[in-house]
Amino acid sequence: MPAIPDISESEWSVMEVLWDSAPQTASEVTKSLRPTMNWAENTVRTLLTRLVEKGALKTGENASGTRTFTPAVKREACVRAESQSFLDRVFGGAAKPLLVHFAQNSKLSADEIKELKKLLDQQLNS
Amino acid sequence: MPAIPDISESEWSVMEVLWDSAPQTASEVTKSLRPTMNWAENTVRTLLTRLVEKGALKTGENASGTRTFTPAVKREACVRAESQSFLDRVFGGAAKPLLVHFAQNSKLSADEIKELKKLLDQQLNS
DNA sequence: ATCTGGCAACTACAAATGTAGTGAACAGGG
DNA sequence: CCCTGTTCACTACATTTGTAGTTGCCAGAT
Repeated sequence: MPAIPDISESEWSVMEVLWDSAPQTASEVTKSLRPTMNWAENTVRTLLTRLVEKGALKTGENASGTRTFTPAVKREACVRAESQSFLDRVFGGAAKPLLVHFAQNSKLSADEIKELKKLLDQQLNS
Repeated sequence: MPAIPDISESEWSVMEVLWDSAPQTASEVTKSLRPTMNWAENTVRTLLTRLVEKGALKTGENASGTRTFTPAVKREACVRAESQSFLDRVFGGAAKPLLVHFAQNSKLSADEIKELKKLLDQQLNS
């Protein structure tokens, strides 16, 4: 596995689009982002280029010869990396306080709570 | 309340020291950090100054007239802000997937799991 | 009165980030 | 065949962050 590159906040939005559907050309990505981030196409292109340099994306070509972008790292792996760094930074690496924090500060539905409890039970018996 | 300022990773270490015990002078903070981060005193001073500019710290004076630093924002509030931004960025604002992620990827002790379950139960009846 | 060590205030400077603009090149419409 | 819009590859530039160095000043030790 390639080491997970550091992905900045803006870059993360770009990755999301591509994790959602790939490959896409620069202008497709721009269009996908348009509703949320109102970025100039060149801004998106810059982010794409940087992500390629970082090894987070690889490029290809579509039928009409236009360059396309595809994630080179799995979303799950990036989430794990980001999560770990967040856990360390803000909660000193202790997962329980983090879980307590989010369990308390989020309005979870009864169903979600049940699912989480079930998940915790599985952890117990393993 | 002052809006919570953006606190970078290095700055966060400094804040931790002061949340832990305040007020402290610049050299005291440096000493407290010495074991973990091996920063030059000037580095710490720069971070302190930036944190004051950002409104995260306020200054005072100790008995001998040396400048001291004290948090101007509560740790809890900063944790909340950071957590929210992390939640939005990495989990698209959805708390459940985040909780699932950390519940699965952390090695929690049986006790911790029980505590969490209890906490979730309380959420259910409220 | 002088030297010295600590503290404060500035200044430095490269890398990363956010956010584009410019110019060249190519391809399809007229 | 030429203009025009799309794509690409560079360049731009202010901020933020990480990590100090430099200099001036003051108070206490000699």
